[in-house]
Amino acid sequence: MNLIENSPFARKLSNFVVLTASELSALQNLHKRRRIFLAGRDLVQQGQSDQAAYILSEGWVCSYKVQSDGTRQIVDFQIPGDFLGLRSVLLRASDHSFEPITDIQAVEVQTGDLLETFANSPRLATAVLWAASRDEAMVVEHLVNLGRRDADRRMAHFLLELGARLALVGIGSQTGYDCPLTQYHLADALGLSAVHVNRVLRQLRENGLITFRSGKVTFDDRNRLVEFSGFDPEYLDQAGPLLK
Amino acid sequence: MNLIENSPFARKLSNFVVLTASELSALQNLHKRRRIFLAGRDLVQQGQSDQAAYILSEGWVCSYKVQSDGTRQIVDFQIPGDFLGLRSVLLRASDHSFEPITDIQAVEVQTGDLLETFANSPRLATAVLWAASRDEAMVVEHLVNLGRRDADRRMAHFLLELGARLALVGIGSQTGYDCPLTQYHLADALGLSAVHVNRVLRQLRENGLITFRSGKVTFDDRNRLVEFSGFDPEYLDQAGPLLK
DNA sequence: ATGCTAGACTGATCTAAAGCAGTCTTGGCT
DNA sequence: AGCCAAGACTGCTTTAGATCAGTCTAGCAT
Repeated sequence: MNLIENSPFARKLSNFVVLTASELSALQNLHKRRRIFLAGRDLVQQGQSDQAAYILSEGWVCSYKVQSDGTRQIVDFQIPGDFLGLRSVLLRASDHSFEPITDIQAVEVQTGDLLETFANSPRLATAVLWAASRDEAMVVEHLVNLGRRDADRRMAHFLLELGARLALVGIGSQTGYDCPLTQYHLADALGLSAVHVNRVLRQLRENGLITFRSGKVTFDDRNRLVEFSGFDPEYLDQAGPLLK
Repeated sequence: MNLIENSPFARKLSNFVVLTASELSALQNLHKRRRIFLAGRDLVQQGQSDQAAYILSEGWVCSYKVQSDGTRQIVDFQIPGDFLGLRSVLLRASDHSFEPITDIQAVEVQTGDLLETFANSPRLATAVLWAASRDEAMVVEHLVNLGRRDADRRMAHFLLELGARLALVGIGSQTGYDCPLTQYHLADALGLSAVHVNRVLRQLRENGLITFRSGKVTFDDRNRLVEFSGFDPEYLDQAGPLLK
């Protein structure tokens, strides 16, 4: 059996709200249309409108914008438990594209169902808003990362953040995690060239800070890494559920 | 007399919703506590909690994050009509600081009053959400700016965006606008050194694209500037109010 | 078994932007 | 009138990271 309270989405919301039985069943109700998408085939194209939203239940996705000159900037990665296109459903045509990095499994959510769930369970609505606000805080942190950190620190900070996010939904451990990203993904997210990403990873590895090899990220010296990158998880952490 | 419908805030919301008389008076009701802040004295410090939110009615503000090494990254500028700290009021302790760039005039909004207004006028709530989502789209665009554009294009793009934003609240014109930012502000926002900002501005000026001098930004050749920077206002524009 | 491809990896060269160490200009202060 | 401080501006040197032009390796498809 596949209990809803073990889903990454419920796990994530539990960081903000202690979910009651009826809230869990409201969540269950949203999980009607399971869908599968293949790695590399974009879910949503930049500029498209009338989108559905998705809750990612398995696999990794990235959201990105392409420029006219062909370069792309990855804005964020989505991991299990994350919403895809929440804003574009509620408010406006999507202004970026989503690419599944692995094959993924996602639940399609109709705007109407979502609004109904929110109306019946304001606590759930609050929790989702909280999660959305955390995502926004993350984008801001990426901005700082791009604007004010050199390549090594940028990479270190990014990999630490990813670890912290995965931990929130119960994936990975203190010592590391599995990570399907290629060096090209890292380059597009961190504003570097793929070549330089490779060199940066080597340096971090040689300095005994962190190892990223064949799909596994290992923190070789977590404390020194945190210190080095100036990683402050304050913007991610919730000391515990705020709504009991 | 000082009609509420001429306030930058109302003007901005009008881009999303045609405001009825009762909505205007609801807005009027929010404008109880006018406050003044002096340039350079931070409104809200990073990490502080229990904040009020403000609607900026006059002057410019920037929101920024400081890192442990002292460098700062300006995340966004707020101009008249913008909300300050909406998220921090609704959801969490503020994760960045606000610095008035000029002396400013702002209206303090209590969380309770805001929620009440939203409850009584869902269309206003929608309009505010829309505005918030536009702000988020802007942060994303800044991310692309930092990650994937060189200094010249970055500057050009930024100054064009600012012009478009000011136009939305009825400040400035097609040919340019008044701008109180120093080259240090530009540097902190664009992830450059102040020295380099100076050189970039000179180049843009010498190439006949844009002139920023003694507090005035002038588009010398707007078309070429748009072309050069790859500025696509799609993420800012609303073709007209969506809710009639 | 032999290509073919995606991704990891490397050394050499080039360039955008930083950093340093100033000067020049303007406006406010006493 | 003279001083001071902010901010604008400049030339010179250094450096982080891009770009070019590859090689190497581990799957896969035929």
